[in-house]
Amino acid sequence: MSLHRLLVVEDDAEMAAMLAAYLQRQGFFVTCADSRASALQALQTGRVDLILLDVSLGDDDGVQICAEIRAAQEVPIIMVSALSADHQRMAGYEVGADDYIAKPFNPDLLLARIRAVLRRTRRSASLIHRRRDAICRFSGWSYDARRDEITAPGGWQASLSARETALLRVFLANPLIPLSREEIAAALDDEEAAEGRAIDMLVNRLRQKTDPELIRTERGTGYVFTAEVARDDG
Amino acid sequence: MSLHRLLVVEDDAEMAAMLAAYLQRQGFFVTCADSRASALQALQTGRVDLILLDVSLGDDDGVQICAEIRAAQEVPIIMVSALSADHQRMAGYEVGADDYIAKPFNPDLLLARIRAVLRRTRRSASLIHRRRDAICRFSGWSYDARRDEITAPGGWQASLSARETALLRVFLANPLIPLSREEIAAALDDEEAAEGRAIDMLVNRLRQKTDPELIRTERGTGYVFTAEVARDDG
DNA sequence: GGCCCTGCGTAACAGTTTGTAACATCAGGG
DNA sequence: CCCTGATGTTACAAACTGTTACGCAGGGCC
Repeated sequence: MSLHRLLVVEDDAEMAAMLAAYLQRQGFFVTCADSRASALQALQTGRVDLILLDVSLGDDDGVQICAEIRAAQEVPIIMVSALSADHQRMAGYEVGADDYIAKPFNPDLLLARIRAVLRRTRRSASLIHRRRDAICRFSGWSYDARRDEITAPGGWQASLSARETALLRVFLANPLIPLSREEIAAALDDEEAAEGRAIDMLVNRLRQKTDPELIRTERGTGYVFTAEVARDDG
Repeated sequence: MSLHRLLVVEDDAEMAAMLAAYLQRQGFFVTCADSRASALQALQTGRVDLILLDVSLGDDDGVQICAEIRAAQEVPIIMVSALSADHQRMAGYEVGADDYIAKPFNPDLLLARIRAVLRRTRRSASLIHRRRDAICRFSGWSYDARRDEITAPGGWQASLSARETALLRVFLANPLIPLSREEIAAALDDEEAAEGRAIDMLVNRLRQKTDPELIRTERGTGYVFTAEVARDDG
């Protein structure tokens, strides 16, 4: 069992200290943050396997932070709230939290939930997009994120345009998963692109520069990157 | 938004009926089982996206069933219990349940949890499926789920359309079992397809691309995949 | 067998979706 | 100002898939 890193986002200092102490005793590596800003910084700085996110964070709204993090990363999140009103729980789920727990909670229950979420996500852990990933390999090809270079099986170097690169990254982050044009556009930060056939053309051009087989069409649905992706961390 | 199939495993008939009615109104396709045996049968017969599993099932033990199912399949499971004692919750988690909810529960909360679990599992679902049966062999043919390629006895490669592939997968998952058009349509996640003769045409086209003998017609009933299927987990 | 009815195979067709070439637009650099 | 490359738009061909129509096959009934 590897060491898991938890990020506790909690503005009540005493609560945070208690939690951190308890979780450290249980064998986790715990980082604390007391605001949206410090939470985001912690996420940028180091690896985090799971976030315990307090719903009420003074000025900042936990639900919103949850959505924000989810939009950018795949880190699992457990929401913690002092209010057990159901609509709050709902809000947490809608926004993409992996689980929810109400204060005051039984420490053992918290532990069980953390482990359950970690176990659930571990399976797909290799697919989780990591900031650090420098080189991705997929079916003979490799992509170096640092140099922004793609290398064909034969050693050829193809040069991708900015948008093609962005698209490739989206696919690399979601291998084997069907992506709709809307999802791709959203991932490219360009919702409009889903309107016309810009995505089609993008995919088409990426196909031509790589391997046409790499991206399969799911008629009426979207596209799938058909290769498994292996990552070399820097 | 695709239709999700739920399997409700609950021995209290009244409770089961209520749940089924409620969940059907919410747009789920609900199957019920009242014992370990019927639950396992339901899992064998048709596709199930998520199981609501009662912890106390008369003679059968829900926790044990949960473990049993988990050992064999990747179906997500939500445990339901009348006792909210924490150690029960723990038992559920240890055994591999994806979530836990205590009776009596707020229907909306149940719904939120179902959706949360489905959303969580959706992404990795296709991947897991591909993993599980990477290559199937049947009467000289072989189908590689990863590459989505079908190979004829002679070594020829036939290319199937997306829908034909989906149909083939349904048959591969149910060899030697007569399937009605409704069942096929349901398995294809497209209930409407059972209305007209779309399924007929699908079967027809799959027959033409493979071996006409592979799929036998059961007049007035449906179709049977006539070959045994061997799997190489990849 | 002859008849009829129903269900099925299949060809032809139509609507929709996607591939792709050609063109339009736009920004940046000389 | 033009050239160049990147990117979106358009137009048309090709592929996919459901619908319709027609004919055949199976089975009950006389």
